[in-house]
Amino acid sequence: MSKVFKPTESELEILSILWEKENATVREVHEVIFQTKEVGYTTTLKLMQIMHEKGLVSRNETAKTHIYMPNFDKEKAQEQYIGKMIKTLFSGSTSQLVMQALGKHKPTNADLMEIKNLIKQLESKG
Amino acid sequence: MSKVFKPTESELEILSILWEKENATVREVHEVIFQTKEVGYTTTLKLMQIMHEKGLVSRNETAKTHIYMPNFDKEKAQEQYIGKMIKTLFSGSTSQLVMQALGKHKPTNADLMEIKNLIKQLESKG
DNA sequence: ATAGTATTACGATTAAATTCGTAAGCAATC
DNA sequence: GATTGCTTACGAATTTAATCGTAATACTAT
Repeated sequence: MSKVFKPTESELEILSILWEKENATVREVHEVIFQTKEVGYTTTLKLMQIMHEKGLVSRNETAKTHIYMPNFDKEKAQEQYIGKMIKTLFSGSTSQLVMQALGKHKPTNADLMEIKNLIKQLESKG
Repeated sequence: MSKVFKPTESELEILSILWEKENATVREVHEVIFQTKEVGYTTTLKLMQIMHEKGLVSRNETAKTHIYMPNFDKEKAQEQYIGKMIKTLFSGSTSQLVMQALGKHKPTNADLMEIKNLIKQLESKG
């Protein structure tokens, strides 16, 4: 029944840092956030504590300085956000999303190659 | 300098209905929302009034029953949300987003055709 | 051990989003 | 012209998110 996963803006930002780093302390997370946003250390701390209460992250408390790690797959989040986006912004059309993405954010040639291969696979299965 | 466009969840839902219908009354919007969310009429009304104050929508007030229309392009929103998503959920990789979208939400064969054509275009320009 | 530093915990405040009740206006109908 | 029904306007309450100050605790190095 896979719990609905609905992090806030700030929570998503923190999660994306944790996904990137696999795991991290509050300080490490805060340092990344602080580069783009002048916010106090305790704010980041509090957010991560709340995320822990909510079950969004788990943490290793053996050392004084806790180590946090994400409790959900990045893939799960990706899937959910893409689904929602297709629904509310692309009238339910996946291809519209893909076209818009490719049009506005052009990938490298190698990437295009990969995408072409995936399409071939999908076609052969169709 | 194109104003930053950051509707809330509810506002985005309303906008997507307005984009779909071109324009609509509060009642019409509310009826769509009500199908999935048991919320009072005045709640929807208030939200749309606030959106009007913010300039997210405009409205024709000549008749007693106002007619609302979106004040921003759907495309603008699409671009912005895609960009943000690529950044926070796909480590900046457009092709990852595209692959995930195609993999999980398979488009029709006609859609695949369209996408292939777009890729050809991009390659020839490369 | 003492001083200095970094960490967590916790509470409180602020800010923003959401929700709804009530009143007032207008139009149609009885 | 009273009643009913739908509309907007407005204010207020509630909920949720974000921010930060302060205190307690542990660690480090003198």
